[in-house]
Amino acid sequence: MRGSETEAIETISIALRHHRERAGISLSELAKRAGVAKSTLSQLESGEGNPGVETLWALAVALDVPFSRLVELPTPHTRVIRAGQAPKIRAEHAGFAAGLLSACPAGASRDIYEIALEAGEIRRAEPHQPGTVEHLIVVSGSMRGGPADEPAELEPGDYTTFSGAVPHLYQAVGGPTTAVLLMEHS
Amino acid sequence: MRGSETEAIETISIALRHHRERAGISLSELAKRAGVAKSTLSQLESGEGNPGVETLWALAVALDVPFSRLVELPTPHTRVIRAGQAPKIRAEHAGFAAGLLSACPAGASRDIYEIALEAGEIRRAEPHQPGTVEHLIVVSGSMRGGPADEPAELEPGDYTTFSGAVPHLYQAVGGPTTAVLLMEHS
DNA sequence: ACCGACCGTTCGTCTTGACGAACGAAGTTC
DNA sequence: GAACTTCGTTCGTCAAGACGAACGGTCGGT
Repeated sequence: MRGSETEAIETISIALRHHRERAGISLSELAKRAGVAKSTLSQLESGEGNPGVETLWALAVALDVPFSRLVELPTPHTRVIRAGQAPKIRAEHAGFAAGLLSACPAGASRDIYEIALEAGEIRRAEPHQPGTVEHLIVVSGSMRGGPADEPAELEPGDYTTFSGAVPHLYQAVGGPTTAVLLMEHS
Repeated sequence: MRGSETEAIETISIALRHHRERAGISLSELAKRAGVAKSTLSQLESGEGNPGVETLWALAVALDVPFSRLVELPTPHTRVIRAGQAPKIRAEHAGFAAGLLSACPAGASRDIYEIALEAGEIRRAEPHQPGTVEHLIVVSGSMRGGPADEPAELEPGDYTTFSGAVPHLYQAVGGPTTAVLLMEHS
């Protein structure tokens, strides 16, 4: 959440509506569960006001989501960042550079894997549950990875992220390949 | 942040004091930078009140931390897994192998970075806030990484995890080095 | 048809969040 | 010494956050 103050309440209103609809309950029902006035929730979902943390906290608990999910928005689709092309997040000090590939608010569980593919090998994966996101970083060799209908071509140090909820694949191109795979479930 | 309402403001007061002290600025200076009254900040740092998101947002911006860092509290220790030595979590299919490096339940936020070090470069990092854990996977070159008093020697594909709440370092050994860094805050 | 339950929005009221001013303490400069 | 700046805390004031009540609309049951 690095936008203007107007965007703060806007983000909150979007998140509230989203999570409430996902839970399949009415505005009145959520307000009742959270112990918050209907008029207050109506206002917040309309993108008005400046709620206190206690109000937001009560709503997060009633929606069974981490607090930060109400104040920060997730970002879901296929993306590729080439080796060395990530946005620099620190002043580039001589000899040291760090680039941000991806950030994620609290709430998702995740597993880190190392994977290895022999020359020419192709591995197809079934769709995982909705909300699964994969982050792939190539360590050595060339490969294709991502959604089965449109995998990205990747070299060492390249990064891609894509929804794990669709058929996807990992394929060695040329010789053997190794990569780091981060799987996230929210 | 899954505690009671009392803990909400308590969490915020702890986080505010911590980040402000890390930034090395006074309460009056932070209040000025954030455009917030000194008395308001004094109250929040004392664990009193129910701040609006606009106030917290302004403070997060002034402290240059993500909003969620002010409302969620952050676990710790060093581990190294060599390339190819991670426990296999799937039946090893001919030509494809995947090993689990690390798993984490829901609750932590995280950032993925690519980092690059020139030959011989050493980068020292100050301790991050308590609860920060770092996961480092070497992509190319050799390096040392981890707690400053005991960094691990790492080759391509090697993995290490350590607490980011202590002084730590990343150092290229021999030639240039690249790695993937996952920083986690719970 | 009427009634009750539920919906989301609008309105008036009260409490508290956030403001600026004042305060005493500490440090620096002349 | 006095004057100034900065510190964090306390205090009085005002506006907005959050409350409950009222409203018009929709739906289902009798």
